[in-house]
Formats: sequence, structure tokens, C-alpha cells
Amino acid sequence: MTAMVPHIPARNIPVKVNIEHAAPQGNAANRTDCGDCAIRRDCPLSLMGGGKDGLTPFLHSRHRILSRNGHVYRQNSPMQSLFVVRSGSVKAYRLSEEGDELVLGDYLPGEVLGMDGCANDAHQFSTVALETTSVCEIPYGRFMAMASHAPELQKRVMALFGAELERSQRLLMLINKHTAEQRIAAWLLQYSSRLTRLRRSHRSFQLNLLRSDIGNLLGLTLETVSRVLTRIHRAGIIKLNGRAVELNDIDALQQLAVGERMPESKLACVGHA
Amino acid sequence: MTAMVPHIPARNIPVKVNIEHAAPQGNAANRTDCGDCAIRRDCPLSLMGGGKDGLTPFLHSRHRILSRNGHVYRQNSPMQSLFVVRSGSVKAYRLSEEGDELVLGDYLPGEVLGMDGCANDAHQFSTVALETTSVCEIPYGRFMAMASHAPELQKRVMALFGAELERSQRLLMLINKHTAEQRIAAWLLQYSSRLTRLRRSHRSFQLNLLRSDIGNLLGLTLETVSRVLTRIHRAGIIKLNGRAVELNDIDALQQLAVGERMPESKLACVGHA
DNA sequence: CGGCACGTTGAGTTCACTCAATGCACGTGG
DNA sequence: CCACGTGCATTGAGTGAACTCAACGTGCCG
Repeated sequence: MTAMVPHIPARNIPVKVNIEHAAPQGNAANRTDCGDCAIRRDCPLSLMGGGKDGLTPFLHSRHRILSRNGHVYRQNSPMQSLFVVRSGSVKAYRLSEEGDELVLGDYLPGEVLGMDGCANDAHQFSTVALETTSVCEIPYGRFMAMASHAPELQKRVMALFGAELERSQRLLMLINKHTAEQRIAAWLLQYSSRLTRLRRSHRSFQLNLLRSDIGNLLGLTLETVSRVLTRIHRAGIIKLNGRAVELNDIDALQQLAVGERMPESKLACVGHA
Repeated sequence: MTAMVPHIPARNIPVKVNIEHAAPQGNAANRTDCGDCAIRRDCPLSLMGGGKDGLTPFLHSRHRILSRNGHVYRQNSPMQSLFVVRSGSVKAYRLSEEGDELVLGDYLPGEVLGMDGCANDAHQFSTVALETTSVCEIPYGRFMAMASHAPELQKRVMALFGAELERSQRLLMLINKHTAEQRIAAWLLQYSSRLTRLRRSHRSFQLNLLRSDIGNLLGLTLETVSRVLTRIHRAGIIKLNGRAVELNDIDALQQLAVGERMPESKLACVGHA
């Protein structure tokens, strides 16, 4: 068996964080400007390029830098802003009445947090940084005020809502009717394709969630996640090294995701090497 | 064992349907008026009582009567309207790429359908009448146009979205971390409390979903649903007769829902009678 | 060094699944 | 009228996928 070498430092991840788009700290009180933003091309809330002059001057959006385990907002807290992830990643989770955690998903740069609070002005779940993370905060009230005069913007709000719904329905579908192998394969593929949108490598990436989080998200135990991942690894379909993942055979992964059994040949030809 | 007597006719349910609030057919081309609507007190989209004069004159909302298995709208069809259930009930389901059905929930009178289409102007799931059902159709475009001038209305739209999200997250939570018994107990309780809002009996009601639908919704097989229901029935916690349900011991049901084991005494004292 | 967080792996169990048979109510057509 | 098919539900027997419990490895940090 290969030695298990989690390469990602555990506690406080000092990994490469694209701090580049963080405005110079201590300057202008964190005021951000869409014009300066490195992800403005991908930002669903930016109006840059839409012909207008950008949201910032009207909205006074600000950025915030969070370190690992820092909360963007907490369940039941009043809803005041939307947040766009600029760099890093964020986990959404929810505590049940009985106190156990349910992971609902994760957010990557260019994705929007906070829609869960629009219902009754209180957030339905908590969101926490998985690593050092920069978010752009957009006051919800002003944003909606603008939106009501700009059909273009209103449409985007709706689209965001839809995305949120779609996200949770996909998950439901995945959990409801699929095996552990299918869930994990599908999740890896989905994660990969989200990276593509970010113009990052979709073949080789780091998982930002712990095994326990993945399990929690997909309705599995962490042990099962671990077992399935190493099984797929041993079949040669992915390469796995702690949280580092490489997708060697995306087709095979897709086969797994739709319920095809793992090819025995794959299992054999790797052996115990 | 008690004889199994499904009391509900199967194919085309001729059950008492509150046709009462259906405007006189053939008159005024189905035009409805919130002022006449029997559920206006419970209607989340009516402005009656909000001080204004009701939505209808502006919106030209109409009602539609569907018989069992009639679709309100279908997955991927363009989104044009919101619908309020006035009587009857509606099932929401979604077909995956592989073609299998996932039940997402059901809608009772006073609940709003159609929010799933706001994302990209196409519905994310299908909705179909479970029995003879009357819905009120509200043109989405006009509704949103009104909403952008009436913050009161805009708030409601947001609340509807939130409700939709909440709904799907609750389901996720139920499926992700709970046993068959817990899922069914919790679902029964939730259903019961929805009936309370309708001022119907929350102790005694008819299930509008088939066993297979319930299973599909809760991530179980229909056999498991059947087994669990009869087990709870035999424990004396509910009374079950086909689709007719009576909650005898709501406390015990709540215990089940949070994972308490079924009291042996209950199992014993009913025996095989 | 010891403690901790995270991950992997094994052994045994169990809950929900699959497959299959049966029962009831209803509708249809001879 | 009965015979038959169909839709829905119940029930049993056997299986298996994922669970629980438990041990151990690794790397980090105080």
C-alpha cells in the first residue's frame, strides 16, 4: 500500500491564497471597486462590461478577509448583505434542532453567498471559510433597491435564487437515489467542472473539504468516503494524495457516476503497487 | 392481521373536492377575483386585507381546474406564471437525465408553485395534480412588474423563494441523516402541521401521495414505506387504513422522529388484534 | 516528547434493499 | 353476471451496501 501522506497542512492552511485582489489593507477602509477586482469578469453581481459604470459607487461594497474557520455569517443571524467569494472557499452548513451538522455545499470564487437569508431576513445556514478567503460584501437593501429599477439586475437576482435551488435539488437527487460510489464520482465531476469555469485545472485540484465534510454533504460516513476514494484511486481512475486529487480517467468517472460498475481490469492492473 | 382495505378509489379520485371556490364555469372566461376567493385569507399572493384593492384587476389572474394526473406545468417548459393551489393537491417531481423520477414534494391549498422557473425562465421540475385540483394562475411578468413598485410584494416574492429553499433543505436534512422510521415520522408530522395552517384536522387526514411517491420523496422503497407505516400502526401510534391516517399519539411520533426507539410496550399491547 | 487533527483500514453488524408472492378494489369486456 | 387485467398495498425471505466500533498511521504543533 502506498503511504498515506496528507500534504495539506491541517490547522491553519498557509496555502497559496490569491491575496492579489485584496485591496491594500488599511487603505480606504476596505472599499472595493469592481473596476479593480480580479474576478470581475466572473462576478455575477458586477455590472462591469454591462455598459454601466459598475456597482461600487452606488453600493459601497466592501471586501472582507477571513481566515480558516472564520464565519461569513451565521445561521439565524439577520440578513444584511450578499457576498461574492473572491478567493479561497467557503462551506455552507446548517445545525439541526438536535445539534448535528449538515453540510450543504461549498462556494468557490465567483459564487454568491447569502441568498439563504432573503426568506425571512435571517440566514438559513452558516457559512465558514475553509481557508484564507476574501469575500466582497454587497449591502442587500441597496442592491435590491437598485435592482427594482434595473430589470437586468433583477434578472440576475432571480438567476441566483434559481442557482441556489438547483444546487440543493441536485444534491437531493444525488443522495436520494445513488450509491456511495455514484455520489462521490458525481461530486468529483461537478467540482471539477466548477473549477473549469474558474479557468483552473479541472484535472488536478485540491479538495477543500475534509473527508467528514464530504461525507456529511453526500450523506455518507467519513469512513465510506475514504474507502470509496481509495477504491477509485486503486482502480487508476483518480490519483489521490491526501486532499490532492487528479482525475486520470474522466470517462470512467462518468461511468461510475451513472452506475456502471468499476471495470475489474482497472482494479487488477494496478494491484498493490 | 387486519384486512387491508384501501378505502380510497384508485384511478380517478371522486373525493370531496372543494369546488366551491371555482368561479362559475363558462362565466367570464375563468377570470378570478381575489375578492371572491375562498382561500384569500391564506393566499400568500393576495393583497386583500393589505389595504390595497387586490391584485386581480391588474393581473388578470385566472383559475384552472385540473383532474388527476393533469400537469400544471412541465419540467423545462418556459416559465410564465406562478400558481396558487386553491383546492386539491399537487406533486412536484423531476426526471433525471437517466430518466428516473425524483419526487420533490407536494403542494396543498394556499401554497405557491412555479418559483422553480425563475432561474432561467424554464421550470426545473414538473408539477402534476394528485386529485381534482384548482389553481389560480398569476402572470409572472406582470406580477414582478407590480412587485418592483411595491416593496410589500417584493418581500413576499423573496419569502416564497425562501420557503422553496427551506423546503428542499429540510428534505435534504431528513434524508441525509435519518432512518426510515425517522423520515416517515417526521414527514407525517410535517404534513399534519401543514394541514393545521389550512384549519383542517391535523389528527386525521388522507395521504395524497402513493406509497411509491412517499418512498421516492424520502429516499426509500415503497416496501420500506409500507413496512414502517404498518409498524407504527401496530405500535398504536397511528391508525392506518389505506391512505387514511389518524395520528393517535403525536408525542410518540415526535419521539420517533428524533430517533427514539419505538416503545416495546406499544408493540406488545396491540398484538395481532 | 505527547497531544491532536485527519485519514486509512479492518471486522462485524444492521438497516434498507431486491425479488417475489399475495390480497384487495376497481374497471372492462365478454 | 363472472373472468380477467391493472393499480396499489402488504408481507416474507434473503442479500448487500453502508454503517459502527475500533485500531493505527501520519504530520503538525505546543
